[in-house]
Amino acid sequence: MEKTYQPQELEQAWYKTWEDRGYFAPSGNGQPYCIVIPPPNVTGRLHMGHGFQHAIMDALTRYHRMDGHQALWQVGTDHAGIATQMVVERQLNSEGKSRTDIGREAFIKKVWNWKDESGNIITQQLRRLGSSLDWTRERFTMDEGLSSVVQKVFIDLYNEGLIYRGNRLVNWDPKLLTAISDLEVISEEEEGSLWYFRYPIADSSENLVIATTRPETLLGDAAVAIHPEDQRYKHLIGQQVNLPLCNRKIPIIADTYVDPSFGTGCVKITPAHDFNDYEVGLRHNLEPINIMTDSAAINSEAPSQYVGLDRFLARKKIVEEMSSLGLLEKIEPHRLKVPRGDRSGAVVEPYLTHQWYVSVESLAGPAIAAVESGEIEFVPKNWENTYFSWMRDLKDWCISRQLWWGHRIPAWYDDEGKVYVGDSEEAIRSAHKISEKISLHQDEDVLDTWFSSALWTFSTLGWPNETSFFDRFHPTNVLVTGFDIIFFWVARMIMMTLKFTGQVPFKKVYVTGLVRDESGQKMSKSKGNILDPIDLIDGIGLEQLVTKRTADMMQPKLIEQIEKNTREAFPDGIEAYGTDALRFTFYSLASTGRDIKFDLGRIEGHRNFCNKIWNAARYVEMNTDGKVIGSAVDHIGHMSIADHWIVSSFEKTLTAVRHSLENYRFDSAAQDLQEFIWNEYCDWYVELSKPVLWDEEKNKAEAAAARYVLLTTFEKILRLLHPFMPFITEELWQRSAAQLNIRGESIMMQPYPCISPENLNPQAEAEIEWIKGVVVGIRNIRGEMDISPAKKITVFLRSNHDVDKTALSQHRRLLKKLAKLEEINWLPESEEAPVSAVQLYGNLEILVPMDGLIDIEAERSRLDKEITKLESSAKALEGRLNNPQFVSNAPEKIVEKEKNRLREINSAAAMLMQKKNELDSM
RNA sequence: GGGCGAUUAGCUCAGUUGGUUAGAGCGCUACGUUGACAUCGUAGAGGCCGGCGGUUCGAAUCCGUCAUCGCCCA
Repeated sequence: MEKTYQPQELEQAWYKTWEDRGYFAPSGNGQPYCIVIPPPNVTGRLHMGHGFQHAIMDALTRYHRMDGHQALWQVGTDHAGIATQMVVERQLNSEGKSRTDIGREAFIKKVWNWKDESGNIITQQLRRLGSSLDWTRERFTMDEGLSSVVQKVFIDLYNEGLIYRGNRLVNWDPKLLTAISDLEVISEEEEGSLWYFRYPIADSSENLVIATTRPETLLGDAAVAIHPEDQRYKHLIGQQVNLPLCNRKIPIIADTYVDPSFGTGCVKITPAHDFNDYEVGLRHNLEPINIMTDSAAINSEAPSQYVGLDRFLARKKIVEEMSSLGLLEKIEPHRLKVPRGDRSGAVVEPYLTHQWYVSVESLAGPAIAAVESGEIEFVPKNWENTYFSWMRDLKDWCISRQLWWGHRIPAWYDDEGKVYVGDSEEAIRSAHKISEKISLHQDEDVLDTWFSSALWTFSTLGWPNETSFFDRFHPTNVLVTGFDIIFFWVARMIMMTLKFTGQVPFKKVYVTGLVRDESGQKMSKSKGNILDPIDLIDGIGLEQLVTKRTADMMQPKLIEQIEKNTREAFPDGIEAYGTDALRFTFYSLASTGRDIKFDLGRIEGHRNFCNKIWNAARYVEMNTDGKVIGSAVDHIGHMSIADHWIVSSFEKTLTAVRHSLENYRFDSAAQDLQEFIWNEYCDWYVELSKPVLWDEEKNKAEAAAARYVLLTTFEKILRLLHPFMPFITEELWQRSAAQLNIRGESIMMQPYPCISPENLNPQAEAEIEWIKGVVVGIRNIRGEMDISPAKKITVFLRSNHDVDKTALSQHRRLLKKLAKLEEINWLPESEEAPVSAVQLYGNLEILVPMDGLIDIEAERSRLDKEITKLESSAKALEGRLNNPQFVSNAPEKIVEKEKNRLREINSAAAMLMQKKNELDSM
């Protein structure tokens, strides 16, 4: 074996073996267990969020698979309408063409080609993470099967009246020329202005001053509004103003929406270009006046001098003209939230268009009830509140997008605009008896990608036609996802799945935090702080990393900044840590918080942990290779206290890990595993085994038993650890299994360790505790007294308990080895102790004779420190115990405990005090 | 403005129904080439658990309030 762990050499080979052998498919007759992958964008790349969530899903899947379940992790990808279309459009643009040049059919063909070309990048990357996904069942939202489910669902909902066409405001991206979802709109504060305009009141010489952040929408004003209780303006309600530049009169209305303290307390209402104004307009019967074109230029509803102007040019012109008319009161700097499309960066326009909607009211009720009743549970629980608050204030869902890449809406129009919905033009003609003479044309739009994602759990499992998997695996067990898409995906899945299958899509929703960079910033391409999980696995040089982070950046300023930050954060690039270290880092960070700051220090520590495990395996192999291992019955009578202890301690760890897994506490599972493997198995058990194994001739049976326990415990550790670190455990298990004659080709198909309470051994644990206590006590004196670890010393033990004396006689050999002792002897109480440095373990005095080794002053001050510490806690305890309230109110158990503690502290303090007096009298 | 969440060691985070002498990893200091491992070992330093007030015999933990930060929604 190599002296250090080299992950790169074995990870990909093992993954290929697993996949080739078909281990990822569900097998056996156990209880079905299913997780459905949140579909990544088919042409996308892996990011840290994927890495994190996949680590978790894979641990769950592997755990249940090993535990005897028929485990299915259903894999598939998402067509990501807008993102994918944009990529292909950019390619076209670089050839000097646009999508309209080549037409819809040719364009879609191009997108499919692009998907075929790049669609396996992400799936290959998922493999690198060790994800045990069943690739034989891979699905894609645009597959025939899934597409037909999408179509069926659309038609059924339409026929039931739950899908309708409406004319409302949507978030419109004037660059991409499509409606986009709230999720795709990012509002951030930007510097802007607040313009104060005078609107002349009709039939009066007075003006009303309104404040606006968007002067250009003046052209579409339908009213001016004030707060109904606002004394300043109350008298004007019902009057009119002359809308400047437009030659229109608009009413002054009262609405509580207006904030009297903002601006002048007077706002213009533009129902066609603002979501709030739209609502106000509905309440007051105002006609929305759309003054813009698809690309956000001014349309012909506006006075002719503005028609065709871009919205920002129009803003400038309007401000100038208002100013020259003397109607501009002032301009104030003002910070405001500007909504931008996350793909295009363009300022999103609330825009009045015809779109398709899902009426969600009747779907929401059952979806809320499913969570209220506990049929679906969120983990952590508090996300349920977020879910409820959103579900109780649902708006109808706009599902149409003005794109070409996606599921085309199965609706046809005749020349009069009458709409027919059905499977195909033929089906519609025959159903509605429409003659061939009447021409029909299909709706140009496609469905929101989330529409198909909402059907994901059941469409991927074959519903409605091929239901054998659906029947077996639906509802799925758990959905693992980030809180940022609870609304957009989780809620919609619940609604749609309940509606169509009558089942919940999943029983649990495990909501993960969001992975952020080391300073808590969201990772994003534009910030240039993205970490690629693959780079953490394989490593990357600084120059390459800089190049990668600054690729495709338009602004040179940003490039400079990103380069600087990157060079600061990763002066030596990133080392290759391997998949297992990366995964273990994710687990250790997976607590209940909502932010996960990814810290390179942690992954390094876990890389070291992998190396520790690797070297433990080397030790095990060196000591067991070529030996007969035998079976439990051969050894049970010869097992040492250390053997019993490690078996017991493993049992406790196993129980804790299983418990943590059942509760989705991957952080505590990781912590317990690391603690046990490193601090107990490696630090203590391996050390305790050395005196036995190195002294084999004297006690063959004991050595054989130690070998047996060493190896079998290690093999169990590997299985316990496998869901978290699949690669290293597989590699090492192959060796252990061969030595133990375990039949089976792979650790991933082996049983997860089962709880066996009979392995618990409190007696052995207590004795090992005692040994540790004595050894640590001696090491402590060594450390503090600066005695070289190489120097063998003599130690005395003394106490008034026989158990200590017995323990010493039983464990002398171990103590001598572990504490590097020349001799360790029992000192009867009657005998006077040599001048020593002392350390207490309970009542036991651990005495290291000075013998010129120890500086008296140093020991004196060490004792002083210790005594002060004891005295101050004794004081606190006395105070508590002298308080009659405490004694009468606190449970007896607690009072008893505190009394015992005080006794122990007092006796320890007295003992140390006596030692100190001895030193003083020298 | 409304809602949610956070604030614990230099850093990143745990801390179950109040009983704590507050933990881990990394970092830091000292010492160390002992036959698995320097990607290591041993020992150590380091915390008024954001501030104030309350409930309680007892608060990191429960309640109120303020401060700072973050997210979501207006």
